[in-house]
Amino acid sequence: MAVSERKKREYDQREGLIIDTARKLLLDRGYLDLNMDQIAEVTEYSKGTIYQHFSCKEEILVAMLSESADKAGQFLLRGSNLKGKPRERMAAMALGYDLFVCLNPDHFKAKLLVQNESIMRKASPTFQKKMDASNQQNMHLVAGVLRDAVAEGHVELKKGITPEEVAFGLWTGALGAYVLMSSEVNLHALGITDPRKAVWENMHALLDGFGWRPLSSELDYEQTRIRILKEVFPQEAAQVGRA
Amino acid sequence: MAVSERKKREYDQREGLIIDTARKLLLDRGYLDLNMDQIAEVTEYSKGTIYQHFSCKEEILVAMLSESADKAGQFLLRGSNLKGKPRERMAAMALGYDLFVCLNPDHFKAKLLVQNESIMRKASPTFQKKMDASNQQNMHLVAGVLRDAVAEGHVELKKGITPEEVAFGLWTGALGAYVLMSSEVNLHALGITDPRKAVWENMHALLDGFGWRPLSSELDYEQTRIRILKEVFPQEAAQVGRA
DNA sequence: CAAACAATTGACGTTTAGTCAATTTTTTTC
DNA sequence: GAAAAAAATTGACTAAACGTCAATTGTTTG
Repeated sequence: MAVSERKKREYDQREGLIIDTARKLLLDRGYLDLNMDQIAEVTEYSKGTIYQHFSCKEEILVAMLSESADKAGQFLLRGSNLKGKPRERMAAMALGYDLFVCLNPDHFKAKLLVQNESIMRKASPTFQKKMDASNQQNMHLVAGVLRDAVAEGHVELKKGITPEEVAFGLWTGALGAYVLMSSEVNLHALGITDPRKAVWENMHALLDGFGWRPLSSELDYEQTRIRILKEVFPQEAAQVGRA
Repeated sequence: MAVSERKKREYDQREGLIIDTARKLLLDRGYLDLNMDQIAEVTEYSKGTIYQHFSCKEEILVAMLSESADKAGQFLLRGSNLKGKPRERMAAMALGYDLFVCLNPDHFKAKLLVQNESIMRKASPTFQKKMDASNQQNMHLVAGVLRDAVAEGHVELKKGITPEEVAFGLWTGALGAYVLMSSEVNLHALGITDPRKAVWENMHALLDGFGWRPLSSELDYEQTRIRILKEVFPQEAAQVGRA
């Protein structure tokens, strides 16, 4: 059945086109002006065909986010493969995520919307499960590096604290920061001139606080940062013009 | 002009009614099912009158958030007035904010939406300025307690790190956590059984990481927590059933 | 009390999500 | 290869909701 295989490919390709178009329109016009007629017009398919792929507007958003969440996972994975101490690998994951966000400005725009339960609930359970699985995978990846550190004796977690809870702390710190950066909050007026740098510093303070060695007083993580960009994300760093 | 004063009072009162109604509908039905006709019906005013107060649906959301943001500021302020060391006062602010979020479940629902630039931009600049001012005030409050700590010699900030950046770290950690808690993410499946506790622990790790004394190894902050609830938020703690 | 002014209303125009009968295209059958 | 069956595509249509504004109701003033 080579024919039906081709059909399937064409179908998937069109789904990608719809998502990409929606992504572009979301960035250009914003959520409130994102509408199905326009998506239909730009993709040059009829509205009915769009609805063949997605049951509602919100489902396109969720699919968009699901796609970019997978991409984000790739950046985390690449970071975790840095040659070095677990804490350096963790730093590489954070830096990778930062690069991902820079390269995919739509990601947080969609995330803010889909985080809203009323929008998320309208999408099909299939997509919801996908998102959950994606979160779980990333959590597992981060907690895994931490477990490596514990195994190698670089850090002892206080009684009652799990690797997942530490991962949660890293997650929430990054999430909150990128939420603020992708929204209309005037960080500059609040005295935050370089939020990316602040996120990096705060992550290291958090890890120092857990006693994860080498502490930032024992290792120059600025050197690590440069090494990460060079060894793991050379192309992406160039793309966003990072030293 | 006693008459016009009364008029003004009635007008303000109605504005409050509209906001409260919208808040209730947002919690009950969610954003997508929140509509102006229903707000008009429930408040028993006509749609035209609602539009006398707010230029669009999104402006009601922003007003809702602005109101609860002020309330949140009160909790922070009360926390900052705890008798004790600066770091304890900081902990009291965090705990106060946590209680506020528990008591105002609509706050983060609205915040997630208003954080979206397309929704925020539709509201009038007046409200946008209000939100900025509110954020600035809170940032100032948090940074102020940190400055006290620096003045009293409890912490030395590394060169190049400002109190605002540390405040930013506390802010983003809390923001990200409450975003996740107020959304559909299944934290339990991710191994986070008590997110509030995790937020508390992570905050202390962050402050430990900055070297803010007394470190959590030097002082039993669980005792501080109990004291804060007793001395600063006795009523609120009882309301949410916190020990 | 009447005229001017202000506040309130809800019917109406417009936009857009989502549906579905009609049409076109593709596949199967003989 | 033609005809019939199945599948895919379309866009006119319905319903819902936003936001407007002319008409109406209520209030103040001279």
